[in-house]
Amino acid sequence: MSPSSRTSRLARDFFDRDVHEVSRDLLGARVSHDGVTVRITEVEAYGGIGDPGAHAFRGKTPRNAVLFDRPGSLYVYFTYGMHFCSNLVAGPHGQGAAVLLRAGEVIDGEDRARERRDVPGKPPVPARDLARGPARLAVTLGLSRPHNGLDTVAPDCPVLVSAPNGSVRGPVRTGPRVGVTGPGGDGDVYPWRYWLEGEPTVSAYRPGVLRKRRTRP
DNA sequence: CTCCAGATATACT
DNA sequence: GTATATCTGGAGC
Repeated sequence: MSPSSRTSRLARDFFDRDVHEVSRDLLGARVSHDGVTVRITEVEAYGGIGDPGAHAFRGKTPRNAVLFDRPGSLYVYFTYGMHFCSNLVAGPHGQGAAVLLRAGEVIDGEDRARERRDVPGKPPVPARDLARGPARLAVTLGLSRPHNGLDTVAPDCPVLVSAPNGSVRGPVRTGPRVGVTGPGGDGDVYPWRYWLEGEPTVSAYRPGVLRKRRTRP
């Protein structure tokens, strides 16, 4: 491993801060699991209780309980009947705030990633798409239900969240949440999405995604 | 690039 | 019982 790519595991203090600070600082960080390492290029902040878009909006439930665990815990949930997405719990502890890992670049273990992402008989997935999107990122890293609740701060945790020592990071961009009003009410948008400018692994925002009513029988 | 159907755990009435 | 969900892959422009 070259000196420039040397990293260290992130500590509890890193995660036990305001979710927006943690979100920003996770850009450029690495997440490794089971032979694959992804460099994070896009995240979203979820403010926990009081954030209408957050799973923790209405407080603690069996499903979202991990969000109320210690900062640095990994919250993996199942959604849309077929996808897993992964979050890292942020501070303050007990508020249910977390950072959704939305996209990244595979920087190690691409072969292993392809074993999980490529479909036999179909053209290989373009490299930039391997971890572009929260559910794709989870597949690429091999994260699913059993990993929910892992404490990534623990030295023996199989999921390693690390950051380069003294490395430079590109410009950080932020975007507002579209179509969701904050707790303050009308028009109170919350800049919740963070990404690294110019990264090909960051997809264009799909605003509003007006979901059609499910097909009626 | 944009549009759209898919398939199911979870939380709420 | 019903509505919703931190989305993706494929089709069509």
